[in-house]
Amino acid sequence: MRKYKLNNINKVLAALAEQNRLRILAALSFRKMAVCEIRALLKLSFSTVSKHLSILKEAGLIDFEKDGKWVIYRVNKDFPLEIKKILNQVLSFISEDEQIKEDLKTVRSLDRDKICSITATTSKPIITNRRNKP
Amino acid sequence: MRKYKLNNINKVLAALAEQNRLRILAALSFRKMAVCEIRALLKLSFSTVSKHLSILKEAGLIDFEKDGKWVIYRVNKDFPLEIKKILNQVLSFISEDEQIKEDLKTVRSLDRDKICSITATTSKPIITNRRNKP
DNA sequence: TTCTCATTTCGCCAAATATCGAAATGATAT
DNA sequence: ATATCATTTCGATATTTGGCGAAATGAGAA
Repeated sequence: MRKYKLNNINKVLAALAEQNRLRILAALSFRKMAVCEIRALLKLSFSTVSKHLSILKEAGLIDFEKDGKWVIYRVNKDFPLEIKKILNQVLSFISEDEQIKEDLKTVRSLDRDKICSITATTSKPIITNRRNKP
Repeated sequence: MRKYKLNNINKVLAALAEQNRLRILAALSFRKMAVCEIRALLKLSFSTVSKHLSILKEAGLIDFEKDGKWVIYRVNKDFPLEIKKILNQVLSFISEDEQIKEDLKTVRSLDRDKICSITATTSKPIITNRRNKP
């Protein structure tokens, strides 16, 4: 337990240090979303989105609820105040980013039933992406 | 310039998402230090320490001044308020970590002239490290 | 100018990470 | 009980990253 605090914050910072995960957090801070919606937003494969979600969840930043056949992810409201402050600071900083603004518009217009039924029969991403470059 | 903000914060978060770099920042937030002192603190090779410092510098978190033959790194006081808030939040969070507390004691007792002259003839680390495990 | 020596850069390796497609899972609806 | 289908897990691959030692750099001292 020697490095508890350092490890703890490190997990959170590592989870935050990836653009697609920041996009997910920004979107979820606007409203809770099903995995298939997040996938439609990011245009990544289900497996990749699922991995990102598990990293965010392990860091304690998000959790989920079930709704019928969907798993709905949402920002975890119940974690240490210090972490919450960092998250809010990061979110407020990126809220002015063009990509994030565009994402929010997209999220507003996403129709869960349509999005998920169109693409549900394949695990392929809508567009094939390689890793994001800075 | 489309992703400016996102990239910007991403660089900062990536710089913060590593334990040795957090230790460096915590130490530098206590006092400015020469590279050889930081190396003595972390017990890593010069080349590794130098790499970490350049990552922190690229992210805008630290800068340096020259003092005779030494390069003295210090926390950059002159960067956006939002980033400063995040950094301070992170630093205050880890300030309770045992490793960080121990580091601060070490920093207090480090004698720049002694530390640097003892080890200056070799680029070897004091102890050989593999990557930190969480 | 030349020597010294703190620091950086380079080239390499091993470990970690982001991504994919395919297969497994598991819960709802039939 | 079975079929469906959203999600997760697995295995593979490419890229990135942290680490080292050795060589290059560059600034102060002689």
